[in-house]
Amino acid sequence: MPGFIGREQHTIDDKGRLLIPARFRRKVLLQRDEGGAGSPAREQVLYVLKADDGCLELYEPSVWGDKERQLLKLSDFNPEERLLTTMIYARLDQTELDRSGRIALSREMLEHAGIDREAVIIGANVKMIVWDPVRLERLLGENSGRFAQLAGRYV
Amino acid sequence: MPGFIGREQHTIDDKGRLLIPARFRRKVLLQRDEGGAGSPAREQVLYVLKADDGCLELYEPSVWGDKERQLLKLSDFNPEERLLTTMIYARLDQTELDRSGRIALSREMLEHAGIDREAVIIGANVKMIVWDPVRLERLLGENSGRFAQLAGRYV
DNA sequence: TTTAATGTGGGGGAAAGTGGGAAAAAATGG
DNA sequence: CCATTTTTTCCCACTTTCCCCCACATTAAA
Repeated sequence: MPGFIGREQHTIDDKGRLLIPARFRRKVLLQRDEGGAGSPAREQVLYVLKADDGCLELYEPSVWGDKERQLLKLSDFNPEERLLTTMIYARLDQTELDRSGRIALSREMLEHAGIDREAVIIGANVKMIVWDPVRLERLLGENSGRFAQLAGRYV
Repeated sequence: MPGFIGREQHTIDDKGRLLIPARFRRKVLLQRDEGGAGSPAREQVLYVLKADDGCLELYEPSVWGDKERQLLKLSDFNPEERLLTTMIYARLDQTELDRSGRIALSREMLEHAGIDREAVIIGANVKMIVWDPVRLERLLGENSGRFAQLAGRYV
């Protein structure tokens, strides 16, 4: 359980690189290398998923692995289940942290989240969510009145 | 159950550091480290939450953990539940006490609470709440007339 | 009065965040 | 299959922020 908590805002440079905050970085486990003979390379991997509400989700491998296990149970031949599988993998990508702790986000991912130059990273315990600052502010502003009601109902 | 009780006022320095009163500090449990190889570091952690009424709430890990468990039950795909999750984590931060028993509050958190240089910390048993002294006084003043009615209804 | 514990402030080293040059790899076109 | 262009990624350099540590003032305890 990673336990990503906190909110930060960082710039995305011309190459589309997004810095993962140091405190989150420490919780991204090292991926075991694939038994390659000469490669002792262990990499920090993150899974990137386009979410419905217009943000991006970043999953640490062990957490995404749990979801993956669910997906593998789905039938290849049941049309509904097959469609769901396609939809999810079509929205999914995999990245590695570079030596400075950044990940490269594709143009497509950035467009999905409406991210230009600035991005807000929010720790949501088991995953990180990435928002365009303006879009997030709009979402929170438009729904601020519902917070008490929702919190009361669910928590 | 931490059992924070009492009211104190302290200054916040230029670096945004707020002293947790010694009597509360003793009730903030040590967090177990996360099995990191070289780090035997145990830290005193507090969770900071922007509250709706314009103050900050400080939670001791075991208490916040209970809330967290509720949040983990919420669906990733139900729009309402997802929105609530986003709203809460967008308001949440995590801090550690330094050797002097202080926590660093981000500029954003301080702005939310309208805190400049002075802060009132009130023990509310299971959590601490942090107010700008003026704002707190105004709230209490404006609503002093309602006290008897409210107390009568609920206590 | 002495001693310890608490609250407040700040210097300085280390780490984090940001940007860009250049080599390496991949994609594209003949 | 090679040549050219584009993209990726490794690396270094700079700036800013953070945090460890110490110093001191003040209060409480012995």
